[in-house]
Amino acid sequence: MQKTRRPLTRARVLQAAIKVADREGLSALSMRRLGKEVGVEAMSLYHYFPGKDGLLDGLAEALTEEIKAAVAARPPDHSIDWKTDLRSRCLAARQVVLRHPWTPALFATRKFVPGAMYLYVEQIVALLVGAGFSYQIAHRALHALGSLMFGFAQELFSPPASGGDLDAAKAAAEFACIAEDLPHLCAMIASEVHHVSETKIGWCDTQTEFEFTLDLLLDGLERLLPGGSER
Amino acid sequence: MQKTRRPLTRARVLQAAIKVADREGLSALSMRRLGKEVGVEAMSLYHYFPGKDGLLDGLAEALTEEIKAAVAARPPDHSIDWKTDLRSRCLAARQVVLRHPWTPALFATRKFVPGAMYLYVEQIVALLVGAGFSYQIAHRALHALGSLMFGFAQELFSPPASGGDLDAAKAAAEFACIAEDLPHLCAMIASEVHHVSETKIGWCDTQTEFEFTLDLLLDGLERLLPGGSER
DNA sequence: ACCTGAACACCGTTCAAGT
DNA sequence: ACCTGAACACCGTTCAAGT
Repeated sequence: MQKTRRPLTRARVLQAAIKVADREGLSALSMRRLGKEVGVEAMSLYHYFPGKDGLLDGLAEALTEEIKAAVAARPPDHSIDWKTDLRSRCLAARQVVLRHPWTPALFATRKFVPGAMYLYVEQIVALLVGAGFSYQIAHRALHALGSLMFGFAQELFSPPASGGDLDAAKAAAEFACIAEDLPHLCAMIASEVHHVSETKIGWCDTQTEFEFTLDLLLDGLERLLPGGSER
Repeated sequence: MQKTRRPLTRARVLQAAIKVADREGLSALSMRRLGKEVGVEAMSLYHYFPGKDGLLDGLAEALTEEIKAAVAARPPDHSIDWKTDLRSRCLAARQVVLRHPWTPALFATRKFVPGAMYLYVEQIVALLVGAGFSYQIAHRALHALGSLMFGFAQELFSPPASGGDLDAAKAAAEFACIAEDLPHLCAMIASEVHHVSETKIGWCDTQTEFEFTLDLLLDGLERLLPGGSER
């Protein structure tokens, strides 16, 4: 069944996994099925991934890379404004998701955001603050667009369900900053952590972000009302 | 292990399934585990559900019912405007999702929208058209809010991936109309089917809805720019 | 280092059998 | 009608063994 006899690679396994998921659905993607796809016993895959869950994490990572590549592959146009730029980024990302319809289901099962997402998001934060947005609005914009693109609910910095507190957020922030060069993202996190500790919000962290997106939508709808505020 | 010895019921099994998913995660919810929870062998569950997939469909249905109930349980206030009404509906629905964090993952794996969702959505359409919105905007508002609430991407009327054409949409429309009393939803579908056949959009149906939501968010963000259009 | 085969515990599902 | 037990094909994962 081996289509190509070049040596097995983490990346090659992930590409095969994408192929299987595209053709037969995410639920058909088993270690044994994937092993067959790359011409190897299922147990051999454990040399490249710590387990099925690790493989799925890698798959989410690969998906994110593909999205990043698709966004970077757009015809460069430095004359466009932030809005059309961000718009075309989202549309390009969506094309990738449409190619792999199981993306939302995969992302929904992952506990953590793929590492490559930080690099992807860095560009968007840079774009937003470059356009004049505050870090706080940039943060909320990220959530608003993230929920549309991938349906997450998932927090970027701090374990979502397992009671991620401020310390965890700080730790994640430091990690992100030393791991790669993410200047804008890093500055945004620092600003937000500071802001949060100041105002001491009692409620869930994501509640604020949720309401922000909700109000963005509701206000936008209101403007479309026949007697609404035209401008 | 049977906690209560009243006769087994579809509803009781579903409640037990919710409990298991809440405590141990959706991935821990197996037929055998669920059987143990209700004090029965796994095979007995096949008398109430056509299979695991059918059980998960039932689970999505039960979740939708819980959301509908939570929305209906809000303190009634007929003096409030459409916007605060819709807002509180969304917040109430979100509370249910927060109680069951596995909801997005479950919905992402379902092929069809739960039947109870139609009744839930009927109320929102009624609210929107009552406020003066056109059926078209109401339809798009549904998608915008739906993507925020549940992350779907999922089409309400027509199989999403399996090439759902206009006939399927019409069939679904008729089904929905005779099945329950959904006057507003029915009128909206009729209006949209007509509109679609008129303009003969060549691209994917959901693309329009996606871009609508995207622009709603981007326009809303633009308004938050320091030098933005205040009003 | 990379891969295998046998083994274990678990899974969804069938079917004939019980009451 | 409702539930069971044995059985089948499949799953993730271990471990000792091969090269």
